[in-house]
Amino acid sequence: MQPRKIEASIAVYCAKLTGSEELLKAARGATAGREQDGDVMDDGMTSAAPGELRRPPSDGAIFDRIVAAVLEQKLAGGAKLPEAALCEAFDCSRSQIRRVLVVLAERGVVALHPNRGAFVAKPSADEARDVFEARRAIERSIVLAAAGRIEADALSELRANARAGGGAETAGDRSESIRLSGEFHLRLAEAAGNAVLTRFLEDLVTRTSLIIGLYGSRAVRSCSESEHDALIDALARRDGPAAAALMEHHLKHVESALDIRDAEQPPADVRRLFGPG
Amino acid sequence: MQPRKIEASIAVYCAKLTGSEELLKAARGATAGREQDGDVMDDGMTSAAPGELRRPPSDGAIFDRIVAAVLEQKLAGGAKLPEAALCEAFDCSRSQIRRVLVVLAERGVVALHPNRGAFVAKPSADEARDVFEARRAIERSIVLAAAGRIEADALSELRANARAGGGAETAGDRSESIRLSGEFHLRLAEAAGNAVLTRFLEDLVTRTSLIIGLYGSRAVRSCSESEHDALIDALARRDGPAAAALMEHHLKHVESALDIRDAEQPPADVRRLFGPG
DNA sequence: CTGTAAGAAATTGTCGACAATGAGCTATCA
DNA sequence: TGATAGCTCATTGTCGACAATTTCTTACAG
Repeated sequence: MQPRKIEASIAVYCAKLTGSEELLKAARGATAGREQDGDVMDDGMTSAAPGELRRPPSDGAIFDRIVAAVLEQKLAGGAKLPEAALCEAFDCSRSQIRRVLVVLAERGVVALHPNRGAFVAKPSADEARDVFEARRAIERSIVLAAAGRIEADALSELRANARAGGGAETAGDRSESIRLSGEFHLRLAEAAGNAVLTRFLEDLVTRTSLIIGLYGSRAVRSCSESEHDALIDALARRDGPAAAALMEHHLKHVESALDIRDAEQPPADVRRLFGPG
Repeated sequence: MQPRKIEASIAVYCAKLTGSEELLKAARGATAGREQDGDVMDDGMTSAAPGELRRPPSDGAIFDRIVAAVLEQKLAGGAKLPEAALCEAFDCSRSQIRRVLVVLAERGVVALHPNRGAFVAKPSADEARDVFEARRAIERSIVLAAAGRIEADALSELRANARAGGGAETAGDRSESIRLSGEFHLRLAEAAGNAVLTRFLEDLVTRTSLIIGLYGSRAVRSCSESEHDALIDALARRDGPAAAALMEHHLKHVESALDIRDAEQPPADVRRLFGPG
C-alpha cells in the first residue's frame, strides 16, 4: 500500500447548505488506494481529456473519498448526502452511488433513513463510548501482536508519521493532524498482520473522527505525538505489555479530552415514532 | 406463499454439492430478530393467503436467512449464490438481492467476484487464524464488561442456552449445537452492553461457522457445554479476570480442535491472475 | 482421444423510467 | 400572528430492459 495521498479537498458540508457545489469540489479531491476482489483499482478520478469520455470512478474510489472527507472533518456528522449531488460530484450513476451508500452505512459512516436519504452518521454518546471501548479492545490486541513481529522499516514509517503529525500540529493544521493520527493507528494495525482486526479498526478510526467532530472541544489538541513516540519506543523494545499499556492510556486520554454527552434532543423522531397516521 | 412450489424450478449449480436446494430450505428455515433504521421488522416470510399478493421479505429478513443457513452449516464455504435462484427462493427482485449481497460481502459472509457472481466466503487459513485472534480480543473485552454489569435474568438465559446446547450435542444435532453456541456468545455480548463490539462479534461468529465447516474434522465435538458453564459461573461471581481467562481458553480450545491449513490450491485464480488476454 | 476455437446460452452489470414518499410552500381560518 | 390543510416540488425506491461478460456446448483439427 502506497503512502496514501489523501489530499482531499472536499468542502465543508453543513446540514443547512445542501447545495451540490461542495460535493462537486469533492470530485477532484483525494485519491487513495483500495482493493476489491478481482477488480484492478484504477487511479480514482480519471481526469478526462477535453472532449473525451471518462470512466466513472470505482466504488472503492468513491468510498475512499467520502471516508477521507469524514476523516479530515470536511464532512460533519449529520450532514445530508443527496444522491443527485453525489452523482454529479463523482460523475457516476445513481445506482453506483446507492451501492456505495449501502456500504458506508454498513461501516457505520452514514445512516440511511428510508425515504429520507443518507446522512453522515452522528454517533450518540453511548455509541461514542462503545467505539472507544472497542478501540481499546482491538488496539490492545494489535499492539501485543505488533510488538512481536514488527519490522524495522515499519517502525521507521511510524516514526516518520509521528514526526509529521507533530509538525502538522504545531503548524495548526488540524485536518492533517487528525488524518495522520488515524493513519498511525492503521499502519500499526497493518504491522500487526491481522487483516480482520485492521478492517474493524478502519471503521472505528473513521467513526472516531466523527465523534471528535461532534464532542470535541477545540482543546482537543493531542499530546498524540509524544504518546505515539512512547508507543513506538516500546514496540522497538518488543515490550508488548508496555506498549499495550501505553495504547490504553493513549486512547483513554483522547476520549477523556472529549465531552461525550448527548447534545440536542432530536425532535424529529417523535414525529415519526407514531405510525404513518 | 404456500408451501413454495418452487422446489424443482431452481437449477443446481457447480461447486460440488452446491445445489441451491439448501437455499430453498433456508427459505423456510430459521428466524431471527434484527433491526434497521426506520423499518418495522416483519416476520420474514409473509405466508400469503392463496391467491393473495405477498410483500417480499425485508432486506434484513433475507440477510438473516442466509446468515442462519451459514450458521447451521447448510451453506458451505465456496457455494455459489446465483441471483436468480435467490430471487425465486425469497420471492423478491434482483435489485433487492443484489443489495443484500453487497451487505453480506461487507460482513465477510460472501465474496463477490465481478462478473462471476456471489459465493459463500471461504476463509483462508490466515484469515481463519485472524478471526480467532479477533474473537479473543473482542470477547475478552466483552466478558470483562459483562462481569461487571450482567443481570440475573441474562445469566439464567445463558444457563438455559448452555443446557440446550449440551442437549443438542448429546442428541447429535450438530447444526443446532453450533447455532446455540453462537447464540451463547452473542447473548453474552448483548449483556456486556457494547453495541459496536456486538456487531463485530456477529460477523465473527458467522465466519467462525464457515471456518469450522472448512477446517473442522468431525471430532470437533465441543466441550463447549462445560466450558460455557464455567464461564457463566465466573460471571455470576462477577470475577471478570477469571471469566476472561476462561473465555480465552475456550476460544483457543475451539481453534485448536481445527486443522487450519490451506487445503487445495485454488486453480481458478491462476487463470484470472493474468489480464483479460 | 486431446486440445483448440467458435458459437450459444446463461448470468451479471448498468442505465433510465416511473412510482412512492417526504419536504416545502401558500392560502385559509381562528 | 400562529396553526393547519392542501398542493407542488424534490428526492428516494423499485422495476424492467438492455449491454457486457462469462460459461457451457459443439464442432473440428491434430
